[in-house]
Amino acid sequence: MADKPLDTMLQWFDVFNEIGIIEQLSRNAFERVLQEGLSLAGFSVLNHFVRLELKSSTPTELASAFQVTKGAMTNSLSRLEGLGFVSVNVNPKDGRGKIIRITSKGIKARNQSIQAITPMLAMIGGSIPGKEAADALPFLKKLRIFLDENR
Amino acid sequence: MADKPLDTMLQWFDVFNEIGIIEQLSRNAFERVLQEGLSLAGFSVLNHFVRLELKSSTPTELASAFQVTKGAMTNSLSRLEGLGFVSVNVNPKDGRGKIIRITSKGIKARNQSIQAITPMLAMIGGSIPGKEAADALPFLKKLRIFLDENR
DNA sequence: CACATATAATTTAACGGTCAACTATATATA
DNA sequence: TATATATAGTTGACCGTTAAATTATATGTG
Repeated sequence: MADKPLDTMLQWFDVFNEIGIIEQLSRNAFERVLQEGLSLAGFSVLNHFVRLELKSSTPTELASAFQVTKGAMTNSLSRLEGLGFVSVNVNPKDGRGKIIRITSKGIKARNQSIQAITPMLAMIGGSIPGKEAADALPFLKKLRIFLDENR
Repeated sequence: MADKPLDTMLQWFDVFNEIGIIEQLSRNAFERVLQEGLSLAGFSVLNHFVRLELKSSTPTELASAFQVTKGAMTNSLSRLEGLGFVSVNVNPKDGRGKIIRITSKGIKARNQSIQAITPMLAMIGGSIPGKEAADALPFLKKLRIFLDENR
């Protein structure tokens, strides 16, 4: 059997196409159940603090953790600060830097968001076996790492 | 062994997180190699016309094909029209509708884009076995369909 | 036929993202 | 110490997206 480079290429196209659509649809689904003012980007930051039990972080660290530019993180953090979900302080040890902390209000908002999201994930889990997700996850991680390392 | 609903939920979280990052990174990688002025959204529309050998389509049809709002498609199409890659005409049979056609310039731009993108896909294919993509694709399709049907 | 309703497309406001230019502060080095 | 370079963060221009309001045209029905 001969190689089929074209087919293989088209297949990768399909993968990115599906991923693009899933990203859009899932972002919308998440944001529909999140409380007023909290976007998926904002929730992700709050969840990051809680999951990793972070006392504090910096805009640069957060931008790197989420693979977005510092400019994007500046925006997300100002919205979160406006909502009272994080505090922003100048780093006393380094005048260039800022120190970001989640507030108790932010922790509450994160927990409430998890509650709001759970039914949706349960629905998905009821329709698609968790094993299939588990099987796909290593591939997704590999693809993400490749794209990250080769950008 | 007891069920682990929390773990399962977190796993779905991971899936959406990886997909979100892949979407960002791959969009940027694609747009870096596309010619000046042509975005991934624009290329996708051109590619859609060529792949399906469409003589014509409408903004609503295209919006539905790409799962975006008509407003989003209005924007994409005006940029493509500005670049001379599609033509836009009022439907003579229905004064509300428009008829979109790809131009010969648009076809050239699409083919050139494919050429530009190929090395990137080849690189990915050189690093991640095509079989893994093939194995993940049904899962991605299933997830996309679920989200589409339940929005 | 007139009016209500449905459909096609556009527009506007808001958000998230990139990239590039910019400001401010640290740090390294000649 | 003075200057060059590196780093942290912000800003502005632009693109793509959604949601909702708006305009224009078709269509169904009493």
